[in-house]
Amino acid sequence: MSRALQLSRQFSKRAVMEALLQQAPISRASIAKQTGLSKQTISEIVRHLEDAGWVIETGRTNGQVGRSAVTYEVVPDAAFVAAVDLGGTKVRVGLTDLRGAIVREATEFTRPEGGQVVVEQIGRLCLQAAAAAGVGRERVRIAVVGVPGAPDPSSGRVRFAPNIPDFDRMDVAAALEAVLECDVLLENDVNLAVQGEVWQGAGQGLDTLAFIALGTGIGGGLIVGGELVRGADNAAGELGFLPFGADPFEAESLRTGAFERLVASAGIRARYRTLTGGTDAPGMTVPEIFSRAGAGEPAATQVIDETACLLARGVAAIAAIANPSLVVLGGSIGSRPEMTERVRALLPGCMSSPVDVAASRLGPQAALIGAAAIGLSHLHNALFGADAPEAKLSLPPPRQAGSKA
Amino acid sequence: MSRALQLSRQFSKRAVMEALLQQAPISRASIAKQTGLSKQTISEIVRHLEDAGWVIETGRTNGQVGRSAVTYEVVPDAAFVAAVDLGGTKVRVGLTDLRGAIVREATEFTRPEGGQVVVEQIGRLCLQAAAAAGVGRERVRIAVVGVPGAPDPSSGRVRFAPNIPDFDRMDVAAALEAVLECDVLLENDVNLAVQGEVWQGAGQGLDTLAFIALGTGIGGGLIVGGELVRGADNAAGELGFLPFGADPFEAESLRTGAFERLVASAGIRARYRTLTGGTDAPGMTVPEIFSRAGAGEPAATQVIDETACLLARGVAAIAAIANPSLVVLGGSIGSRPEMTERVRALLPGCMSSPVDVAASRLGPQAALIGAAAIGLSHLHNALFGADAPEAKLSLPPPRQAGSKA
DNA sequence: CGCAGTTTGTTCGGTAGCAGAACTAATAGG
DNA sequence: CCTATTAGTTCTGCTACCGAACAAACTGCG
Repeated sequence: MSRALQLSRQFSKRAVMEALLQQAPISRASIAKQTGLSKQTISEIVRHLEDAGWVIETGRTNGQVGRSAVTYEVVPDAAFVAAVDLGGTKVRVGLTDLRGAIVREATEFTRPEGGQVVVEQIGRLCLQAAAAAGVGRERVRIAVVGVPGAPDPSSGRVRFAPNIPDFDRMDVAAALEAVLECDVLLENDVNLAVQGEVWQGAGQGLDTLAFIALGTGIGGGLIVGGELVRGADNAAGELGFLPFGADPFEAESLRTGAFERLVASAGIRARYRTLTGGTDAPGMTVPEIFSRAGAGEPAATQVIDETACLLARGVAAIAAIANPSLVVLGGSIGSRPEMTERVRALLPGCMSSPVDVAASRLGPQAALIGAAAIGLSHLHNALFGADAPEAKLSLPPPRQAGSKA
Repeated sequence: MSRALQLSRQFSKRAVMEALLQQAPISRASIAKQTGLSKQTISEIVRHLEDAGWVIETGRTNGQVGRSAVTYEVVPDAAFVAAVDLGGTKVRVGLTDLRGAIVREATEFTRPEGGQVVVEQIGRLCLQAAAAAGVGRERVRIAVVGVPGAPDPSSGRVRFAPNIPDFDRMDVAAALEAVLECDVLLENDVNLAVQGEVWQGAGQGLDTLAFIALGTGIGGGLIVGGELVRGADNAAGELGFLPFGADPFEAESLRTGAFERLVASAGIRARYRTLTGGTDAPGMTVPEIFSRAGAGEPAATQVIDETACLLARGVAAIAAIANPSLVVLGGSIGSRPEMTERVRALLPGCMSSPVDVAASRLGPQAALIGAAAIGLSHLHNALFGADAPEAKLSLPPPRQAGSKA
């Protein structure tokens, strides 16, 4: 209630910025038509934005009848978002401008020490990227960091992040803020991947969809009504614990979920081993099993088929509960075309009106792009959305490959 | 975007009404403190509301230091909501005042003819209730009707409503509007039940919870972030189609879901019949099986245990995907304490941090109360929320049993 | 009883953000 | 060059709000 304290100051600045972002160069008159605000108001707002350096005059229209119009655009490098995808093995950093174009990218192996060492690694990568792009650090206004775990916004810790030592015992958010000197948002990496797929990937424009990342483990992200579903303890999308596949009441299922034990890579390899007469030898990697299946080997094919069947049941479960308009399959295993096709083929066998299924289009970049999306949205809210608590920014149209300045 | 056309007229009227609703008699000064608006503004808004008849002076404070304050309250009978719960066998109607108190209630057997006959039955019940409560029909501003099916807001039809003939072939919403001469909102009955449980039942105040209605069939409702999850085709919560229990890839599972075939009443009875040496006799009703289990009969106990185990898996599936803070069990079977207890006992066996489980507290009234909740929220939005698209009304504290005038 | 202190409510003046009408400016096409 | 058309500005005015000053009403204490 007391959030109505500072009331609708500049209610429309956001709307103007949005129009400015989406219809690249646009005149004030057109903005007025689109937003429904009066020409007068738009002129005023645009003047303010221009004075503040967010917007700039970039040209004039001509060709049509009537007076030619001055067109404006958002100044793309007035502020930047640092998008970070922290994985167990690699850190990926992308510096994104106000339009969402990735201006600079960098990747490194994640420092195995974890904790403060990784925090400083991320800080260094971001600042280096900014420096290399000729961007002063004060223009990097927010950093969004995807982590393989469940960030707890109140303590700044990251729970369930076995791959990054100490992240569950320190205030990661605060540490990063200290290094980067800007706001930092932590988010689960799969959640970012969903956002990425919605913005520029396989789920463009949809507002209800699910994402399944199948690889070493299995994880999911769910978007409902354009909003990420986090759940009560930030544990939404823990698909590994779906109660089928292995026996969910086995003691082992409490540690590694019943579903995960069978569909994820360890399960696939184990099934192949048993099927081929299971020596206790190291066994086959999953890509090898896939290629053998491609070559027609019956055992490999059977294992892949079984996996697809399980995955289809996972998809069906999500569909029964949340009824998304699309399920995007990602991760090293899920995004393989063989897998997506099989799942798609199986679904009509267990759902009367099967969900749409698509392979991730952004692959390993999804989380990075999602981080940029969230960062941009937050940035616009902070800068132009004084009131209107959490308006969703409808982001600019995906413009592939920014000028790698 | 063009929704910003008529802009923030009376941005705060809603906030004032909300305060007025929740802290029963309240002075203007206190409203000012709570909302953060100035005393001056509050006085103005309250004057308007009073002139329009929504609010009335009801007393003065005294006892504290300082000038005594005039206190105001919402005029409870300035407008009414007709809440309707249409079931296959019974129609239940409740007339609710602005505070949410049920002023009048009525129940009848649903007319088996369906279609227009049922529409007129509902209309008659509502108008009779209003008349009996001494309320002119013009004060009934909105009707919320819970139906056993999936209402399609664009066509006004109700899909998947086998129990009400013709409802899938006519514009039910329009027909009801014609009879009642007020706005009509159709909503799935389970969805209403969830809302009811959130407002006054087992899920009070929670903003992420699931509801499972287990009886003749099985259905679910999911609330995430305070918002109902409808899904892409209004088919969220079709728990019957969860891909376990029976074989999901059987042809039969396309018609009646794999999960529903086993957990719902037909499945329970079938399992009991096979277990007791399955004659093809009519068999036992579910309540009878429950009472035999209560009496210690092994076969009945086993069947109930199995059902609970299945239900627990259903709960686990929802928890894995959406991670609600509570799962409410309802329906004639789900809300039995034996069932809730068993499920609660089983969950630690298949989830490392088990969800809370509770039996429905409102029972068959849940949908009616949920309808009232939605109606009130809509009403307040329509009356006092000129802008601010779909603000959620935080409803007044549950005040049990209104004066049955 | 009367005054201090405290709280309520009103009056008055002022501001931000917007609309709308009237007007000026620039352009294309004939 | 004139007309139709579109872009942008100026001016007036409204609504919803704030803040300060002030009036009104009450409690409690000396």
